[in-house]
Amino acid sequence: MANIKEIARMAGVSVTTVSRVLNNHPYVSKDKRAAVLQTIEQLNYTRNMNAVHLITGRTGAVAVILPYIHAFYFSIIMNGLAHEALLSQYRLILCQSNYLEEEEIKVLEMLRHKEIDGVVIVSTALKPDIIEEYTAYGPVVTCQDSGERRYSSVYIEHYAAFREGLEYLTGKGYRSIGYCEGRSNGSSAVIRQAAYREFIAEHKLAFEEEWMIYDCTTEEDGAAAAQSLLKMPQRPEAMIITGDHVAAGLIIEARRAGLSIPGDLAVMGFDNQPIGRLLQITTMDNHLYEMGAAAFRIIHEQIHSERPEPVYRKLDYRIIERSTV
Amino acid sequence: MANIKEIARMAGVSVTTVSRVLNNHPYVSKDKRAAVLQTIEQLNYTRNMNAVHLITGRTGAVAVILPYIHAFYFSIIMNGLAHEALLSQYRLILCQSNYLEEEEIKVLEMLRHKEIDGVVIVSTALKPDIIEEYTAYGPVVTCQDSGERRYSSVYIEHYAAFREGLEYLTGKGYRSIGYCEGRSNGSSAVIRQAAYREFIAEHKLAFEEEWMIYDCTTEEDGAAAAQSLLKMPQRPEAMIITGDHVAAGLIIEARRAGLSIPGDLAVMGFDNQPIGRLLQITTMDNHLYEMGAAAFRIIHEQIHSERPEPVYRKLDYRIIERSTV
DNA sequence: GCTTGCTATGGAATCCATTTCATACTTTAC
DNA sequence: GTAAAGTATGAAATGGATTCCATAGCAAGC
Repeated sequence: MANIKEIARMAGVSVTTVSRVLNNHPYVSKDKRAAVLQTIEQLNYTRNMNAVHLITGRTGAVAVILPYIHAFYFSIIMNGLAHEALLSQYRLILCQSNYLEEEEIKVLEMLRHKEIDGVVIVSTALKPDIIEEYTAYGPVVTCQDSGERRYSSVYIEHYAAFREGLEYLTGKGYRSIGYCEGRSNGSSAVIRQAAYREFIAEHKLAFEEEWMIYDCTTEEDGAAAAQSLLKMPQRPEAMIITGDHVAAGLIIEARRAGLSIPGDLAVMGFDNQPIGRLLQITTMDNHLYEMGAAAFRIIHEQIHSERPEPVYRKLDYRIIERSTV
Repeated sequence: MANIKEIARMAGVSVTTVSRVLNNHPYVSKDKRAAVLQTIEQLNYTRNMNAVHLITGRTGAVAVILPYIHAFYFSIIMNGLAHEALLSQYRLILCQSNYLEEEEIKVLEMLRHKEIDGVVIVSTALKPDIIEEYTAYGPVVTCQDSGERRYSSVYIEHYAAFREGLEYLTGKGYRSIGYCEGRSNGSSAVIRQAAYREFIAEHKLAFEEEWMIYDCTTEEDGAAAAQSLLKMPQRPEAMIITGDHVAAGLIIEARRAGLSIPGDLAVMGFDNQPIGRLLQITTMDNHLYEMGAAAFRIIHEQIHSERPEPVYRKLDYRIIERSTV
């Protein structure tokens, strides 16, 4: 395959001039530019981008760390990221970590190896201290609230959002509220648990330990949760559920068992997913697309800034009132 | 940042020896290896992978072209791809094209620029001839049946699979069958339409043009389709629907309107999605995860083979009988 | 004792583009 | 008329690795 040297030789100019043509530098005469372009055409030449990356120290790529893509929550954030990346002519390298620290570190190492210009961490199993070490090699943005670290974050205030959900439910008169959560030890799950317990205590609401149901990540987990509820001697009047698809599973199963929603059981979901719209689930919209988009915009800005300062961007959220509460 | 030359100087060896240590070449004495490793540790050295990519002509990355990731169909294929990529220590570059030819070409150009080692095209708007041009620069695998082209493919026989679905329905006694499809001009959609029309004609089944409903890609499109069905003077006894989430929308809406499924309307879905399992939708499992996994395995093999021959891998499919037919 | 063959090591070429620096010719400005 | 600014061009240094080739010591084989 032809290289820049050969083009230069054939077009009768210097390598520098060819490079100038390739990069649209103004100081090239019309004739020479034309000669170079013709030779390029003739030899079907293109740059070897690896050489460009080597000498410029930039790759035009950003890696994204998330556990798995086949989950609405992550795929929507990814969608926001991808859309902005497209606009900025950046490439995204997708790394499904499955929460394996080893894999996540491997991605951060890519930053050190100069294979990528930045890293967006959508969700991680890594400790903030480890992530911080890598900020020496390039910008990092997380989609989790990590406090004021040496890397940026775009996050939802899970504590406040969850409280607002609970307040909405109590405002509607419900005095006993259950809770379905995903991974029990996830960083946002821990925050929500605290919000839940504190709110219950403050408002002296009814509470049973079994009303907190963990590891609900699929529609079927929601259906299983409904089954558990049906077997309980004391059932809560309302459920708050992180993820509309889980809420959907619970609602469908509960209805199948003859419960009326919200009459016998009120349900509030999270994430404003399409399935939630279909089932008219009252939900907390936490602007996931915007989260991804904002994360990319921040990392893009930081890549192009001389001395990037970490940014901490808080996203807003809002309740979408439909008919399951 | 330190480079290999500096390491060599500090460790008192040649650059070649450092490279040998880095690449685990056997012909390095114990002492020198130790000295090199210690210097590397001391200077916190890592290779600049761009230099490695330049000289080796490999990048260890494969690009994936798909229209959007926030759709079950694509996210599951991506999951299969990602899982295999992880096993092979390969990186995936995700390109959401939104079916913009311009963006898709850009990705193929990356192959020409040597930025990636291969391309997996999950779904595309490009003509096969254009894709074929790029096979000169590296291996390409599609997840569509493109016939015997100069690039590989992993595909489902949509014609046969769809026919089998129709046969299943007629086997159950249904004599009038409607049809919900996604993008009407999608490559697999076109094949299914043919299968549908031909099957109807062959078996002399009842048919109304309005029983073919297009552009059903979301749950809500399914719900809208249910509304259309309800308004029809002549309603089919069964519906065959490409995508369980669309089928779910249709079922939920139809039940809401008082129809009994399958009594008043039988529904057969596609893709074996979680929501389908929850609603007990009879569906056609077309092994999407396996499709992604196989696509990666093929491209990986071709990257490492001297003279890769295109491979055409046909996947099987099977009906999962549940309770909506 | 001499030929092979293996281990160990380094020099130099190679991959391919960008960019700095040096040079020289034109304009423009005062 | 001369200094300053702008245009046009190329040589050479640079980024940072891998790998071919040459050399040499040493053990085994006959």
